Amino acid sequence: MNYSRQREQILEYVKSVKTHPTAETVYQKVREDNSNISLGTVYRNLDRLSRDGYLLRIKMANDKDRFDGDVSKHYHAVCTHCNQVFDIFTNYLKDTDDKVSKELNCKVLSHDVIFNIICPDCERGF
Amino acid sequence: MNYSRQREQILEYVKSVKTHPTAETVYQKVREDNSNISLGTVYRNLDRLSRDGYLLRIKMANDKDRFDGDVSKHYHAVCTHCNQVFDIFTNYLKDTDDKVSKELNCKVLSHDVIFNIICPDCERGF
DNA sequence: CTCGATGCAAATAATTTGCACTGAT
DNA sequence: ATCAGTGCAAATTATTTGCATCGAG
Repeated sequence: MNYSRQREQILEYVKSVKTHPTAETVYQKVREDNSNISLGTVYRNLDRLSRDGYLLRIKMANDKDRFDGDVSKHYHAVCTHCNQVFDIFTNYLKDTDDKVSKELNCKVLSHDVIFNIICPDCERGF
Repeated sequence: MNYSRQREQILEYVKSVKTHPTAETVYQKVREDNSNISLGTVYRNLDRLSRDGYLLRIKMANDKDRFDGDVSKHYHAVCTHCNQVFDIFTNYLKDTDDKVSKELNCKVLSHDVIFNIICPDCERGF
């Protein structure tokens, strides 16, 4: 994989925040430093970086994809009101993949968990 | 909500299968009995029925949405090779929502779990 | 009769892709 | 020099929506 300034900037930005930005947000932010970058390049690199394990792609139920610079095993919580995404580090399920593997008699690669929440800010707003 | 033949047929079909069909598949199947039905109507009704709790909408990571006539609490496994969806009834997490609620100090509505698997058929094919 | 539901087609929106050009090695 | 990566714009694709008409209550 050849070096590219665009890819470096994209990876650096996503790794630097805990906000789980969308591709569009990454585009806007990187553009502040590199006004030439195109949205297509952002999409291409986010896709590549997440498939190569440098980032996590979070597929949202009713919203655009989000990206997470923290590739350690953890879950996510999504506010059903404002769509903000939070990290959940506790209670990671260890032996569950094995149990499911036995139940279905097949290979289990991984699992994802999403908690649907009302975040404190939105709770207050109601 | 007014009665409609289309909605009845859609609900009946999804409830009758364990295949977690896509909107397109539902459209094709219902069309065998009712050749007038339109794809828009299928989308409108699947959306309505799932928001009203008669069906489950499963948002897929890299594929179109699927629908599930079984609205009881359970998880799903998806074959990363053929995209087939399986039900997982064991190991439903009970007190996890409470734990997360305490961790984030917020209201937790529900959670979804998806297991990424290689199904037996695809395993054999490799 | 009234308004919710439909069929059809056009619109939407996120993401992907073709292509000519630029830049890394 | 070669070919991976880019910018741009057009294409793709699932889903949604506007509107005239139809059908349930």
